[in-house]
Parts: sequence; structure tokens; C-alpha cells
Amino acid sequence: MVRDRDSRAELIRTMARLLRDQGYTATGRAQLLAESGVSNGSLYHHFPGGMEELAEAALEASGLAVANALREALDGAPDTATGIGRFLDVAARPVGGQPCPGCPIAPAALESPIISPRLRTVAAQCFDQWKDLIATRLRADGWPEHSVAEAASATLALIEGALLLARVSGEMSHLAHAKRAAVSLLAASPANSDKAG
Amino acid sequence: MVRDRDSRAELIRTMARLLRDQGYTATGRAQLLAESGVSNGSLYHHFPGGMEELAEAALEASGLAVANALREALDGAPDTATGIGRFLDVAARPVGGQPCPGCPIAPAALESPIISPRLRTVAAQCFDQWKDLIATRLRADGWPEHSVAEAASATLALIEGALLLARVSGEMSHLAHAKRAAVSLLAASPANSDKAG
DNA sequence: CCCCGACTAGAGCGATCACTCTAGTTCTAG
DNA sequence: CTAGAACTAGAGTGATCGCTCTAGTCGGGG
Repeated sequence: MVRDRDSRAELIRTMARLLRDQGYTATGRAQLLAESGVSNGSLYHHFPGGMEELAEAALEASGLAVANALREALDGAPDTATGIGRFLDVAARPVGGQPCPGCPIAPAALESPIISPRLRTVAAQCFDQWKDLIATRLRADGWPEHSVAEAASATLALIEGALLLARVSGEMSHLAHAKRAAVSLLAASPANSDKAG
Repeated sequence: MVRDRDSRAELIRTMARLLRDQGYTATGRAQLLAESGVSNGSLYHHFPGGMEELAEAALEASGLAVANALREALDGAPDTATGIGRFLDVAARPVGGQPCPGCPIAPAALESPIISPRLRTVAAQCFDQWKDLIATRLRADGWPEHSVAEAASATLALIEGALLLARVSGEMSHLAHAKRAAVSLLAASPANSDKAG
């Protein structure tokens, strides 16, 4: 009774890759089926809601994968800034012959507000989840509560913006710049001054 | 012999709005013609290259509009950080009943690398143009040349990321957070320490 | 007046879209 | 073994896609 897991997982994996590389609307059913090797009937068996339901599942899977990578980078680092830097190092590394780096959520997220409110909600949850991971690590660093949310939001914005610029320009240097900016931003933290004050 | 300017400009204006709100692939010809009030024949008279050529023109127009707003904000401010803050204030203000704030280039830019190399090039030029404006202002602030490019890149990434998060989450607070982060990032500048060193 | 180029209106085209439906195959339970 | 559920294969459907093409309107120079 687990025979289906292969094609279902393959659909999610292929859809997640296509969403990362070209977004939601640009990903047609024909391309999805061709590149996943799954038949049309299987698609609508596993995802009766069609392309949109599959896209939701794919975004959730991508969001979880990023969250795991981010948690791992943050947990293994001496402080938040170093962890963010290591995460960006991983993001800059091209894996599995992907044509371009970048956030797997952002392309679909930006077209979602009007196209598909359901996808927008999923994307927003992903970003919130990542922001919470950064916030938790900042608290562990001793950041005062009143500035944790703001620092986490700005740090995530810095990451997302750098990934966007890197993809569009093809220049990986944007990631290195963001890495050093994160160090600067989180080093000039109110943690020290607030402890003193 | 200037009779056509109306419909041509209207096409660019409508296309720019649709590209900002939902990206390139999601913007169909039918919607464009319906919302611009221009007929199909006029579209292919003014833009023989079709939707892609029009999208190019629209992205260029949007890029220039943003560049003008950014230049104005930077020129009228005492320093770069304040100018970036004012620019974000303008970006946060909903103008003309737009459904969501955000960068007019980013949605199309993220789907462009595979879908349309020509659009990717135009988008990259827009980002470069904006980055150069920030870099020029940083030099005027007295920043050392070796760190200007890096600071400009990180600042633009911060802006783009904040606009992305604000659009997807609907929370304008991301823009305020980025504003204060820009102050922190550009205040802890190497300009002073480098002058001393 | 006629003429010609700029521009507009919209029918029509093949291709492709997401999706439905039916028939067939494969697995598990009893 | 049989029954039935899970799953797959793929033809078929109507709608919509970007685009071409023809017919027509408009305005100024001869």
C-alpha cells in the first residue's frame, strides 16, 4: 500500500524544482509530466486539486528543506551572524546541476497574491518559519526581546534580496556581500549596548 | 503623426502594472488588452515583437521610474541611510489603489532566467542602475572605494528582500525594519574607521 | 478631390492549456 | 484462488494562448 509513494514524491520533487526555476504560472502540466516521468492519471489521483494543490505541497516541502538547512547552519555556529554566513555559503553552492541559485519560494510567492491566494498563504508561512528560526537563535545570543523580531526580519530580507540579485545578475558576489553585511548588522547589535544600559 | 502615442503609452503603463502585480507569464494578452482598452491590432503595430517586446519596454520604464524616485530620495537626504529610509517610506505608501506594494521588476525578473533571457538582461540592468545610484551616494558620503560596491549591493538586497517579504506577508513592518537596518548597516560604516586607520 | 502611410478593429488560426474520464494493471486482504 | 482497492496510462474535451491577416478609419500633403 506504499506503491504510490514513488510517483507522488517524484511529482513533488519535480514541481519544487520547476517552481524554484521558473515560478508557478510558467510551469505547465505538460512540462511537469515530461520531466517527472509520471502520467497524467497519476497526477490527478494523488492531487485531485490539480496543479495548484501540487504546488502547495511542493512549496511546503521546499520550505521545510530550507528550514532544516537554516536550522543546521545556525545550530552549528558560534553566533547568529556566522550561522547566516554558513547558510549563504551553502546557498551559493550549485547543487545537482541547477541552472541558477535562489530561493525556491520567492518566484512563486511574488506572483501568488493575485494568481493564487492559497499559494500566497503557504509562501508566507515559509518565510515566517525561517524568520522564527533566526529569531530563536538571536535570543540564544542574548539579544533583547524588543529588537529580536526586527533584526530577524531584516536579516531574512537581506538573505532573500541577495538570492534574488544573485539569480538575476548571475553574480554570486551578492551572496558574499550579504554575508559580510549580516555580520556587520548583527555585530552592531543592541545586545551589548542594552546590557550595558 | 503623434496620434499613436496614447495607445502605445497606455500599453506600456498597463503592462508595467501587470508585471509588477503578477509577473510575466501570468499576464495574458487578453487581460492586457481588456485592461488597457487597446485593440489587438494596435498592440502588434506598436510592438511587432509581441508580448515579450512590450514587456521589455515596460520593465525599462519601471526601472527608470524607480531610479528617478531613488535618486530624488538620495539627493534630498543628508546621508545615504536617510535617503534609503525615505525611499522605503515612499515604497510603503500605496499609490493608485495598487493591490500590493513591491518592486515592479522582481516578479518578472525571478521567472526570466529560463523563460526569457532578454527580460533577464533588462531586469539585471535595472538592478545595476539602482545599485550604481546607491554607490554614487556612498562615495559622496566619503566611503572608501574598496567597500562601496559591497555596501551598495547589500543595501539593495536589503531593500529588495524587504519589499518581497512585505508583499507576500502583507506586513508593512518589514519595510520599517529594513529602514532601521539600513541605518545600522551604513552607520557602522568603514568610512570612519578607515579614515582613522 | 485623391492618395498614402499611420493606426485600429477584430475574425480566424494552430498550438497548448488544465482537466475529465474510461479502461487496464498491480497490489493486498481474505 | 477471488474481490476489490490503489494506482497508472492515455485519449478526448472545451477553453484559452499568442499571433497573423485582412478590412477599415483617420489625417495631412499633393
